[in-house]
Amino acid sequence: MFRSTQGGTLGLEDAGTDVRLVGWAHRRRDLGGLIFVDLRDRSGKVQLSFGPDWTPPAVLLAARALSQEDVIQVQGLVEPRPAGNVNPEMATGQVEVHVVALELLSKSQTPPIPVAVSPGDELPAEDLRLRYRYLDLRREEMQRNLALRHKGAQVVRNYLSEQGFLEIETPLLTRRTPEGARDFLVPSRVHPGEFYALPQSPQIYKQLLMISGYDRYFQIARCLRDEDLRQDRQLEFTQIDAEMAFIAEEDVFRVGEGLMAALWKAVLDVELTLPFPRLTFRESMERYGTDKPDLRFGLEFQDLTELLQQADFRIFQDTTGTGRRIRGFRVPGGGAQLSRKDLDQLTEVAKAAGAAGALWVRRGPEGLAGTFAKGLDEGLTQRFLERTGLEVGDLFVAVVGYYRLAPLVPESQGGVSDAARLGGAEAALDALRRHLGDRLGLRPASRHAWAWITEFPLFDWDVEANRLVAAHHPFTMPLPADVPTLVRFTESGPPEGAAARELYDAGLRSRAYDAVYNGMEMASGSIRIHDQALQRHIFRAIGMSEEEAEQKFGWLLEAFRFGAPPHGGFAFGFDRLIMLLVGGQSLRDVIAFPKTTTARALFEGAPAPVEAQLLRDLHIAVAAAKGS
RNA sequence: GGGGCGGUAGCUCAGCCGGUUAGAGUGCCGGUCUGUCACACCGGAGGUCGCGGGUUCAAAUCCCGUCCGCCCCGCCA
Repeated sequence: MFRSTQGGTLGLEDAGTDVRLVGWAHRRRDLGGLIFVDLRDRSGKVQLSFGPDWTPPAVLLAARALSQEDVIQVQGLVEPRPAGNVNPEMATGQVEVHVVALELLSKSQTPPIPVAVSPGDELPAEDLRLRYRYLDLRREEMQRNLALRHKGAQVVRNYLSEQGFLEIETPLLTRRTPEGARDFLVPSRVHPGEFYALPQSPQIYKQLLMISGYDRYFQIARCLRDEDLRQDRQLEFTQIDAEMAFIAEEDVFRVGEGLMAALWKAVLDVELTLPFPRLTFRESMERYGTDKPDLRFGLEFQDLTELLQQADFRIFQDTTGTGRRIRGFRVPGGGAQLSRKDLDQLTEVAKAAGAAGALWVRRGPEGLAGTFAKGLDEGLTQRFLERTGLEVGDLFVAVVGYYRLAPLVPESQGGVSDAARLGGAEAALDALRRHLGDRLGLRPASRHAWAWITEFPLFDWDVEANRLVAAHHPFTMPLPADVPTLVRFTESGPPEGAAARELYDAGLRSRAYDAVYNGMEMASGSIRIHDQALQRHIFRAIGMSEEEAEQKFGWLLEAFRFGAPPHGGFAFGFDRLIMLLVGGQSLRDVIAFPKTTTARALFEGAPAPVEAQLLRDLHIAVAAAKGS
């Protein structure tokens, strides 16, 4: 037996027991006569105490020669620390182990990056942390993160299992799905010139499982997308993927929010309020200017176009007949709390988000002051105050521009191009809202504002290709109320040119939804189409011929002909959830072996060139390799 | 594909409007020390200033290129 117990678990109740421990020498404090060594294992740290009264001379010598990260085995007596020498900072600080025997199991060179870092110390550069990942992962913070990740996975498995879900694995080597992200390809040796693709998600398989009658499926699934990386994006990431049959949105939401509540309870001991609020996409865009609103605070938007067009203020007047809108929000107390410098900064924030600027007024004891205050006469000021509820000390911030869901004004009648209109002024107003939320301390980490955003648009308009595309994916069920419109446009084949555009402008809604937490998208999903006739209309709408649909999705479409149940599901970003739960900033801190922002693995050195013979076996010729 | 920031001792950083021998903290090595816990104190070693080229009497410092890392835009149904 290497050890009788784990050092990090020791406490006063173990005093007097003889223990054998193994672990890493964390820090050594050599006082001459006495030597203290902190022994670290996964359970934590405990102080080893070497002294001439209880430690044999040879062992004292050996202890003196220990250096950091040596792997050792010790035997000794757990003793309460002498009065005045208790360390309250340490979980095991009441006790220490009086060592009588020491064995060096494995000597360590001086580590290139420190494992024993103190709070407040700068961590080594990230490339070094990744290059020596096995050392970085020894740090208590990383061990805590990965342990918490494990716990999260356990909660997910337990909760969904209790809800009747079966965990079923799906292939990693699969067929490329057109559309969506770039695929990772794997060449087939057996079939020259043909390729597998690594899955972007188990989407197709989970639908097949529904057709197969596994009416509640889940998987903690690895997903792979060959896109550029970000702080919150890795090439391979993990989703909690689930799908249910014979359900509607509310069933999916109940499972999803129940799962999150279980996670938050188990990990943070926080009781989430259920059910999560539901907000349609339209409501969310109108009230918060985004499809992922931070609902920890208000500052909801108001549309004041018609009112403010009457002001003697050029920017407002010029919106008449253009389709540009004047929207903004009241910031309670913002006028009193924000300095002139803060207010000037608002324009920078708006410009960074693509707007021409930000306009504001604040209400002081003597009335309104600010960028458009002079344009409001007495009567208009009165109506403005009534509409906005602006009180003394409050601020009102506005952005003028094209809002995505505003009534359309065609280009021929003074409106603007799609490029400008689809850009949306709500992005700027949203940026201002979040900026002011930060500035006024309205976004505390201790608040947990979840919501489901529903009725996402069924179609997007591809400005470059000038055509209609599926917003979520082409298997997303339209909202029943909008199906007649869809059918009308697609009865006699794909809508061409202007008709396609008209179909987009009709603003069809889908049964797709997202789960949003504190302004971050955490999950998305949809109710899928199980009716073949309806599916045909969707393909037509996005200009996909029956042959093309057959060629791209034939294997799935065929399955739908043999009795497909109504179904739908969700996928939560597992890495992101864990990142939030540990309070981290980077996905790399909750993934054991992540890639860098240039998609490299620094420890093992991937990607890397391979031998020419391997390429020949795979029927691959490299067109231009770097450095060759 | 584009933009920004960074790369100096094992690690974290200072030095950078050109000019003596490139510094600090920490780690490492040696020494003193019986209650430390980021032990303390004394001494010491440690540098391809990412790499390549250029300007200059002189380059860590200025210019060009390149590699690597981080952040952002594009991209990510």
